[in-house]
Amino acid sequence: MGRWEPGARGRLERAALTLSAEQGYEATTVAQIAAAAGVTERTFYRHFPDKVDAFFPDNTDLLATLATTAREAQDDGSPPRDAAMTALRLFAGYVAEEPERPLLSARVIPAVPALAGRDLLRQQQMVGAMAEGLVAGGADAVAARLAGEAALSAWRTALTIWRADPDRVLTDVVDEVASAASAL
Amino acid sequence: MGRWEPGARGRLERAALTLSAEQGYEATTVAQIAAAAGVTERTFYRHFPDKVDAFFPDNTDLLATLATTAREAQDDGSPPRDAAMTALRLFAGYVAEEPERPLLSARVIPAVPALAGRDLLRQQQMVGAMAEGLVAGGADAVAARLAGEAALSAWRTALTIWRADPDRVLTDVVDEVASAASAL
DNA sequence: GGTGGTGATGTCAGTTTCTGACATGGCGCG
DNA sequence: CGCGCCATGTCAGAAACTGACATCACCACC
Repeated sequence: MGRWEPGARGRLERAALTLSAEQGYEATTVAQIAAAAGVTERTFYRHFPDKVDAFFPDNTDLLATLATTAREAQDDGSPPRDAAMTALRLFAGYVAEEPERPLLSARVIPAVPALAGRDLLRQQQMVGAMAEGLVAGGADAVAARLAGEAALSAWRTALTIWRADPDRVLTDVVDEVASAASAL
Repeated sequence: MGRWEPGARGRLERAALTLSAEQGYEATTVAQIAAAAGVTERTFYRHFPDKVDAFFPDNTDLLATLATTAREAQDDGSPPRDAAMTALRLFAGYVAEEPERPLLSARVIPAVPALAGRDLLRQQQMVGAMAEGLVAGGADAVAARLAGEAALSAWRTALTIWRADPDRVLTDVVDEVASAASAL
């Protein structure tokens, strides 16, 4: 693999997020993002099909991992709802690795319909992946979907709680919400 | 109000949908859509902020109507879930007025992430509007949200059933799904 | 019936987004 | 050392959008 300065994709993602947080999404041009990352505008479009995609890191392997994790948890005897929560915890662990990202995203994404829509689409993909894994493990289709939606709902509320108090550990908040949900 | 050939906005919406259904979304240019509607490309952008918006008719008054309808149904004694269903029925009535639209949309929107995302965003706005109306009528916040989500879920399944058999009356299918849901 | 205002549209130039084609340069492998 | 791979650079161009100004139908008012 030839390389000049490795990690161009990551630098582009970070530049897009930070610049948009500072000056707004439509005010920051792709040329700016590329310059901040030390590459050309053309290189940006080799990493991302379009401008909005720079705000949503590739998640194909995440989706696969969610599916297998949910399925394995279910194989170990968990009901679908708990199995989906286990998969969600895994996802929360990934997100918690760089906590600044969700904070910046929360400032940029909701203000831009194109970004907000793509965000919802990704969430639906995650629900679909978890449900798929559960179904592959023998769960009922609608039960699996409901379990996925419940996990997503827990994730959203956990994120909201955490954003109001970012000093807490994100995964702890997720655990808290998850246990509160299973108590219902 | 000065006017040349009235209904430019509607013609643009229809042209965008039919052309995209024929040749695909990215293959149809805004200039094409405008020409098919008998206007200039510039006029297109006076009616819609961007290309994707042409596929989603303005819904600000629909959202307000959903909120008041849900609230009034609740004031008449319906529990939040049924009140949200009543508002949904109203929406179904609007959609049923031109049944070709949802059929074409179903062919175009899911294939294009930008459109699919915007679609989810609109659905969330509808849920928010119904929940808002219910809360204004004194309902609990989470109960109102759940009622809205339940109505949306019923809408989605009703649409799916109807698309498999478009000769049926859409509002009938909605009623059927609604009663099945309330039977749970 | 003229006359002026209003609002939607046309025209045009310019920026930004995105794409295809080709050139370049570092890095691994024989 | 030479060869090829692959990410990147360069350049041209189409398509998406925007601002500024002109135009033209319709409507109100006198």
